[in-house]
Amino acid sequence: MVGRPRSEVARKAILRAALDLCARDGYQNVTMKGIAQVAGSGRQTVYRWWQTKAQVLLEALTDVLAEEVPELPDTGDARADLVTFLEQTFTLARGVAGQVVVGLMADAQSDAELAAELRAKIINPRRAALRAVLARGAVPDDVELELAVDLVFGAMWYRLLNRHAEVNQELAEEIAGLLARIN
Amino acid sequence: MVGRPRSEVARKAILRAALDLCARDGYQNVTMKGIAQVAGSGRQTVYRWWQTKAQVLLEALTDVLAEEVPELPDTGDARADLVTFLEQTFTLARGVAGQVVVGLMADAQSDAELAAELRAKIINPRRAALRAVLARGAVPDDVELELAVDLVFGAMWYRLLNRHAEVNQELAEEIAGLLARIN
Amino acid sequence: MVGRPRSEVARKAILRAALDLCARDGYQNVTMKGIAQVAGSGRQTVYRWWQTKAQVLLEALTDVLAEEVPELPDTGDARADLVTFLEQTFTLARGVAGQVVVGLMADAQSDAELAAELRAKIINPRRAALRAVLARGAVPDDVELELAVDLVFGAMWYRLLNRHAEVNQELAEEIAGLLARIN
Amino acid sequence: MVGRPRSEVARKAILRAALDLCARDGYQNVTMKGIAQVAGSGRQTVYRWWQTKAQVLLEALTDVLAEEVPELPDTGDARADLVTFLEQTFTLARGVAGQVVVGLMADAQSDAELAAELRAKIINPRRAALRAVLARGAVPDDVELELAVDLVFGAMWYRLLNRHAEVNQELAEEIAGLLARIN
DNA sequence: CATTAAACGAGACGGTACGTCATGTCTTTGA
DNA sequence: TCAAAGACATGACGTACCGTCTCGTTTAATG
Repeated sequence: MVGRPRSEVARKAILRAALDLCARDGYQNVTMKGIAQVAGSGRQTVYRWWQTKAQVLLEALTDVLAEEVPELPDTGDARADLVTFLEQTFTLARGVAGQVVVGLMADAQSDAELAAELRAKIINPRRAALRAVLARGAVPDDVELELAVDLVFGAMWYRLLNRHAEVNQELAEEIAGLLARIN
Repeated sequence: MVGRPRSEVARKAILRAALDLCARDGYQNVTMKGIAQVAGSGRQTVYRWWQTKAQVLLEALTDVLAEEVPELPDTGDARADLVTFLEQTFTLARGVAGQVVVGLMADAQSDAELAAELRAKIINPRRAALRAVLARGAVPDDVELELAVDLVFGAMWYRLLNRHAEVNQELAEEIAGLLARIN
Repeated sequence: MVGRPRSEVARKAILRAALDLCARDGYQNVTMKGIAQVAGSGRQTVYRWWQTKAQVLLEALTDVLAEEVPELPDTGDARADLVTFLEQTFTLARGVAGQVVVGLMADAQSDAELAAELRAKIINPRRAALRAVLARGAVPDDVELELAVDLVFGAMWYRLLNRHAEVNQELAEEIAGLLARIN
Repeated sequence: MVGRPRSEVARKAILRAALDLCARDGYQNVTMKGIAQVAGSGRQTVYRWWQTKAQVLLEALTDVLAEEVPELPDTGDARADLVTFLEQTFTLARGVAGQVVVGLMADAQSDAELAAELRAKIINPRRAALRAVLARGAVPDDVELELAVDLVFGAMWYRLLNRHAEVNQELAEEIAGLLARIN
């Protein structure tokens, strides 16, 4: 026998509520209780499918990215493609997705399981994408791509976290320009 | 009457306890209650001088760095100096100081005041130091130094947070090598 | 059309489970969820036929008593008959039936409907039986029988609840002895 | 060092709230959460001093009885004293105290510790008092007093629980009358 | 027989009380 | 007047059971 099937309505409402609360109150101030309340669902329904608010937001983020992440640009101009890719990434990072992923990264510092999931579902795919773009000629062939990825996304993360500067098109162009100067 | 003066003993015990707990349980699991308990002080004594655990740990970190941060290397060999500087920085980052600063950065995402203090007391001094080292010839003169700093420290932060790779001497050398290839 | 008829198997399993759980965990710790689980039935099947665990246990108790309650003794010796009747009653009260009826009485304190059903199905029939036994000469004719019933069953209930003394043959004989001294 | 002393205000408010809620909603519907809320105290403050609502109400009841229980009557007329004593007892039993003690007795069925406390603090003192009154001549000297106490208070408890008749002066007089007929 | 409608098991749903924990404030005694 | 101790009001935590609601699966009486 099967029992009542999971309510897709409730699932969507919970993910939606989690994102809304994150946008409204900031990641740290989101609570499981608040998510359930705003979603109009019972607390147990949230806990039945996710262990922590981080799990909820990770799934919410995954869903959002699945919809919003664009195709890799491939115009033949390596440098222009890199700028396009970065600006697309930065646009996402400036929105709720950025807030969520920064919060998740913060929580992941004290939750190894979350850290692994975050890397597997969010971080590594983006790293692979950047690596692919870089490999098309944005840096010389003999440059260690992992290092280049660390430098480029590192700069983005650093600015997202520390907020000492914007993560915008200007940054994308400066990075592409500097990488192009490597001989 | 002037009252009883602030107890330096209590202050030290609290900062020490905060660092110990951070090393033992991780930043997120440190609590004000726990700090007071381990320090053998009253809860109110902690709150009298600091508002949050972040403030406590920020002061503890500041004290630690004041003791442990070495002089800027200046041997005349710009690239070697950069490697030395980075390795010194990375060594600190791999220890408790790294754990603390990552936790503080996480908390700072939802606490603007803490973010400002963190930048002023910890982040910006290190940025200035790296900038100084870079300015001695590790990169061409016309490279925007702020960008270079973002890329270098960004890579460090990215690895500290995401833990996909070590923050060690190899990284220092790879970074210095890549910067040296910019023409 | 009539649909599937009620399953007698499920009904028996549920009443059995309710009694077993009451014996194992005590009345207060019995839950509807637990009853359904132990009975191997769905929760809705329990709720379809009974509103509360009290209703379930009341029916279970009624079934048990229907099987186990013996005939009224009638040997001609009024005092001996009273002792026999009391000892039969006390034996039931010392078993699961006692535990159940005490629990039901407790619940009935905050459930008037249950209280009425409990009186109608369990309490009053036993009162009538005791009254009949007493009326055969165990007390003088001019003694108010309702009062005598209250005193005798009251003592039983008091001991069942408060557990300051056993509800056993000795009690039966002492009661009969004292009633016999009323002139 | 000693710390902040227990707040007598909070203690009184909690006991008061427990009694009020018991009177308003019935014993079974009283919750720890509700008590704290009505008392205007924190939930932890209740749990700090009492483990269960039964403990709270037991202490509340003890306090009430300490104030309201009158002296034992001793006029020289044994039967009149018994009636007076019973009517005083019944008056208490008809009020909130009766509701509380019945609820406590119900809970005590599944909580041995509570049962012991209830006997020690409430039940046994009243038994001793009734015994003293009976010993002054309300029953013949050779009647087993424990049994007489069981019959008299048993009748009261039976009526309190089962509500098939009032617990009033008429009952007091009938009981005294019947006891007087024992030869 | 095939139809059909209600009972069945399973289990998810929105609620709510549970007992615990950390928060930041307060109120004592003692130094 | 500060320090320790610890009680205070508050509110989130994760769990348990409540009573209701879907599901897909029996199971008999009816057409």
